[in-house]
Amino acid sequence: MKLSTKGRYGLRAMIDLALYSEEEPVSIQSIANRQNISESYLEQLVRKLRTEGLVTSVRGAGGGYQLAKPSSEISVGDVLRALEGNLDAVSCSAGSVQGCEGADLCVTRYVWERINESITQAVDSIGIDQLVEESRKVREKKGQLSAQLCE
Amino acid sequence: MKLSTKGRYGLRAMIDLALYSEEEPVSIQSIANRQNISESYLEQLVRKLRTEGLVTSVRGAGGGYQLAKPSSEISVGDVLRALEGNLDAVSCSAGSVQGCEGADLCVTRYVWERINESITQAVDSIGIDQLVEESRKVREKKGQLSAQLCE
DNA sequence: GGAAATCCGAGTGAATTTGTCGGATTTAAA
DNA sequence: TTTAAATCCGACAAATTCACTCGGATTTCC
Repeated sequence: MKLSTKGRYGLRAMIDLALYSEEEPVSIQSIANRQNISESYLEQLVRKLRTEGLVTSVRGAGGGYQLAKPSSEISVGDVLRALEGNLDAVSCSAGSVQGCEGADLCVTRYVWERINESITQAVDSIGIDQLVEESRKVREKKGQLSAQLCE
Repeated sequence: MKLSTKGRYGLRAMIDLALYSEEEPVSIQSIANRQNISESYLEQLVRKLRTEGLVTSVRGAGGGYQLAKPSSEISVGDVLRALEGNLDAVSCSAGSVQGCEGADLCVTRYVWERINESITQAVDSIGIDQLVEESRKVREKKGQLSAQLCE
């Protein structure tokens, strides 16, 4: 029932991009340094974010990544789903009866649906822009160059 | 980000107990048969439920398990936490700074806290008694001996 | 005494996670 | 035109977790 490092690192990378890629693309290396994440692993994740349409890339020297959309149009849910797949804690609530006989007789299903809904609601209601804003506030208060992004 | 079979099977077992253990203890075998779960695996899980104080056991022939409290006093969250451990999707939100430097500078933490809260709220607001009730309704409507508990 | 049950811990195969690595390709700049 | 910086891509590998299984000890009813 844990969110893996994929989602956690990925979200940090997205916030980092929102903060630094406005003018010009940001390289994996610089994200990895700022966020203290393994370069080669992070590259994998950002690649995925690209194929999922959340970031765009510029190849070659001086290249890197940028957000594909304004940060207000990207939710935490978008990022987590891109990297973790379906966020459903239990996925028998899907329409089709796959493997779940007597689905309409199933009682626990009610529980999973409620859990899934509440997770969805939580992650989809937070935009990357909100986190960037939060990060700026913290930065001011602490008078530091950048807010720490941990876990 | 999935709930494992531990939590899923465990919840089914608890509902089963609520339905059948009122008069006398119910054996692992009979739960396993009704719920179509491996006997030896289920035994492990129920053992855990016992050490966590959710069920009581009666040893020896004719023995088995019973709920330790009225089903209205046991929440889905109690059961899942007993078997899965902490349900937090990300557990850096714990008070102590364990491994999470600059915790007060951490922005993503805000996200994890909201996710965790909404999961907690969801699972703690559903009691086993509600599921039993639901199960009885289904049973009536379908005119069957027992409601299917799947996933 | 024997059968039915809980107890207990160790082991195991498969899947998933969390990376690493080597190299191909693209591009800007020297 | 060479070189260096970067994205691309897929394969591999160690470590961990999952989902069980198993053998046996103990307890209790008949």
